[in-house]
Formats: sequence, structure tokens, C-alpha cells
Amino acid sequence: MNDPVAPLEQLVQTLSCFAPLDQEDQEAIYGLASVTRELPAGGYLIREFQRPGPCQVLLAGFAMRSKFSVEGARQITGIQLPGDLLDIQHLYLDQADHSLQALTNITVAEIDRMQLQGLVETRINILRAVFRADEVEGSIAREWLLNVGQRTGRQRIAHLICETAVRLKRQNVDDMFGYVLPMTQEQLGDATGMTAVHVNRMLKQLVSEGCIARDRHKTTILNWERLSEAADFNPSYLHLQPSSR
Amino acid sequence: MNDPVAPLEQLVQTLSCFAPLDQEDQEAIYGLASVTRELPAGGYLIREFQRPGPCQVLLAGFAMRSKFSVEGARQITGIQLPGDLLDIQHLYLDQADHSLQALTNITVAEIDRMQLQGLVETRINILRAVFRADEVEGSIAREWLLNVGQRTGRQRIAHLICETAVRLKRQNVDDMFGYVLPMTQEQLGDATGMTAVHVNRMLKQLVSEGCIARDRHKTTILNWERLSEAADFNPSYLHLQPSSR
DNA sequence: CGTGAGTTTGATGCTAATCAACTGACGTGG
DNA sequence: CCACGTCAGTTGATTAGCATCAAACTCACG
Repeated sequence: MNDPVAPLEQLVQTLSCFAPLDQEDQEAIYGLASVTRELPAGGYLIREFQRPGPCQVLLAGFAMRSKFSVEGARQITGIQLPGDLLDIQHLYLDQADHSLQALTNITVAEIDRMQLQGLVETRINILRAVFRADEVEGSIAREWLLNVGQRTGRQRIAHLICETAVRLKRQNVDDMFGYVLPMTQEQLGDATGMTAVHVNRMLKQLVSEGCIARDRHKTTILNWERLSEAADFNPSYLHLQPSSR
Repeated sequence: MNDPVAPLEQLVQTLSCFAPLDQEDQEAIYGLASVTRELPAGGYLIREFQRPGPCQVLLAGFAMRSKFSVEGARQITGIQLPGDLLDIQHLYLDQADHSLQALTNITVAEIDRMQLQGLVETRINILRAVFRADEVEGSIAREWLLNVGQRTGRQRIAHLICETAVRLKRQNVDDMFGYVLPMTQEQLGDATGMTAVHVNRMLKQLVSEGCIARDRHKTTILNWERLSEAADFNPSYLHLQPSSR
């Protein structure tokens, strides 16, 4: 990760998942200035109400988005995986509407916001890829709303496990059926609108039914069929196939 | 509304809320072909899993976005007000990830998707306005997630009333303190993750506390201070001030 | 080893779901 | 013009799911 080109290769690869990039697009991306930095688990990448800084790409590790109610209750609104673009939600906004925090020790590449805006505004393929990436983020947020608003505790947990597995697979990070979901049960609760105690019971239930196995934070999917059915999981909201448009 | 220019004026005005448009941008928008049509309450504008059709602008009336779980439970993921752009969530996607349905009788302007894409891809100000509009939609979805996941029933209902009031005010639709929220209590429940029965009790509670009054679907805000406090409402997530960037 | 974060388990309570009955407004057809 | 069906809203009784509280337990780590 010390090679200064590698982070931009990661960005090319991520954007290519959303729209095809030609040679010139790729060269334009390689022409961006980027700074790679590391952050320990728990560190903040953005804080709600602050002015967004540079755009960041998550190169290694996991991060989460969150918001708080006045009572101090935290809602985690999204999990970010290696390869994800972290800041397109604020690309054209003056104030962050949520916080972004490292779940594990992470490596991020920072890209100047104005430079990225310039690329989006001059290179159509890059615009399409970034716009699509943002639309998929919106779609995931709506699915989470359905998850938290309408599904049972068991379904919510199973759904989060399924979604993370599929997204990790797309990023070629890990084997789908034995991956690390580096979240405490309290964090899982804040992502699904339930308490850590209830998360614990639902996890144990899924384990006892043979859907998953857990060892520390390593979650292994033993029976994808049963788990995805228990989760009411349909991956179409992730828009995995690149668009034909 | 029979004047064929009016719908495009509405679009210019809506986009101007998100980014400044110059004379040429406006002329480019007026150059779009648009068809105005009416739809009765309950009619579908998009259905989940279908291929999105033309882009639509809501000229009059209210609409809602929704998704369903396998059990058939509905989660309403957003309310759309007169002036809203309805289809930017799918501008670059091949498949709708949610349904869009008329809450009242509505009037919409249809614009060819490719034409709008062309404008976004050639006119920087229009790109910025549309991108920002999409980012604000994402921000609202995350706030709803916080609402449904962490707030009490009373807060959820109050929050929805506050948000709609502020958004209506921005669109200059109505007086903020006496507006129509044309949703049944069942629909309010599906938007906030609770049952119609419980919505009823929370509404009555807010009425008895003097926060609001209700007459049919007309909701009047009697005490904004108390209501917005009861709602834990902070409008910053709506990004009302146009960006300086 | 001692410490602390995270997990597990049990007991208890409350919020909101569920079930059910009734009301009133409205539209329709006899 | 009234009988009737339908839909939304209202209210009470009961129940279930999950929160809350509390305490023990595990295990990585200094």
C-alpha cells in the first residue's frame, strides 16, 4: 500500500464496477493527487455538521456511517467495505449530514474534492460511475429502512449478514461463506434498531438453526439458502449488474 | 397547467433550489420535450423491479415511495411533494429498486430519460443541481432510518409532520402552519414503522398536548416549538441553503 | 494475573402489535 | 331519499416482542 499508484488503481477498479471506463478516463484518474493515510479503529473520517474535507476511498478495513438522536441513541446507517468510495454523499454539499467512523484500523486514500468534481464534470464515464455509485448507496439506505421498519429481529440480523457477504464478494475481498464482520453486537444492534442483548439472542438462534457459525467476529455462512430465506434477502437492490445505459 | 411551458418552468425552479442556473441552462431545459399527464390517487408511477420509464416531475399532488417485505409489509421510504423530481434515483439504473405511487390525484411532467441524461452530462450547473438533489434525497433516507430505528412512536410522527411542513415551505406550496398531509393513518404507520392503531394514539396525544390540530387530512401546526422539540427535529439534513460550492 | 471490553443468560417491564368492536363520512344503487 | 357497503378513524382488551436491568462469564491484552 506504499506504492502511490495503488490507491488510484483501487479507485479505477471500484468505479469500473459501476460504469465502463476507457483508457483516457483511467489516465485522468491516475493523474489525481492522492494521499494515503491510516486511521485506528474508532477514528472519525467525517463528523456530522462539519464541512466535508477531501474525498476518501477506503483501501483496507471497515467503516460505518452513523447519526444520533438527541437522547444519544445511535443509528448506524451504512457499513463501508474495502474499495468503497466514502464521500460521494457529500460531493456537492457544504455540511456533512452524518458521521463516518472507522470500525477497524483502516487505510484510506484522500483525493482533493475539487479535483474529483472536475473529473466528474468533464468525463462522462466517470460521471456515470460516480452517479450510479451514489444511486446504489441510496438504494441500500431504502432497503435498510425496510429492514428496520418492517422486519423481525431475526430477519434484520440475517439480512445484514447476507448483504455484507454479497458486497464483499463483489469487491473480491474474501470468501463469501467465511468472512469477518468486524462489529460488536452493540454495533449490530445500532445498525438494525435493536439492543445488543436481543442481537445476541438472534445470533444464537441463527447459529442453533445451522444458518451461520460465529467465532469472535468471524461469521461463517453455513447454509446460504436457509439464511437468505430467513433474511427475506433479494440482492436486486444492490444493482450488481453494470448498467447497459 | 395546460400551458406546455409551465412544467419546464417548474423544473427550472426546482433545480434552482439546488444550484444556480444561468440563462443558457434555463434555455436548455426549456428545449426539453415534455408531456404532462394526470394520474388518479393510488396510480403507480414506477413499480419495483421494472425498467424505469421517462423521468417525471411532480407538478401537483403528493406521491410516495415504497418497498415490500415478503410477508407483504410495506415500508414507505419517502414522501414526494409538488415540485419534486421523481426519478433521479433511477437516472442511471436499469431496474427500479422501489415503487412510486400517487397519494392523491396528481399531475406529472414526463421528460425523456436520455434527453435529461444529455443535459446532465453537458451542462455543469444542471449536473450540480441534479447531483445535489440526489444527495439530499439520500440524506433524507438516512434521517428516516434514524427516525424508524431509534425514536419513539410519538417522535416519529412528530418528525414526519415537521419534515413535511419545512419541505412544503421551501416549495412555497402552502402555509407552514396549516397544510394538508394527505395520508391515511395506515400510510403514516407504514412510513414510520408502526401500526395505524398506534399512529392514531400518538396523533391524539399530540393533539391533546396542543402541538397540532387535525381535521380530516388537514394537519395544522399549533405550536411549532413544542412539536419540533417533541420530534427531535433539526432541519440541517434537508440542506436547505444552496451550496456555495 | 488483573483489567476491561464484549458476550451470555435470566428476570422483569413496557411499548407497541394484535384482535375486535364500534363510529362516522361518503358513495352507490335501488 | 334512504339502505347499504366500504373505508378511515377511534377505542378498549389482550398479547408478544423486545427493552431494560442485572449479573456472571470469556478472553485478549497490558
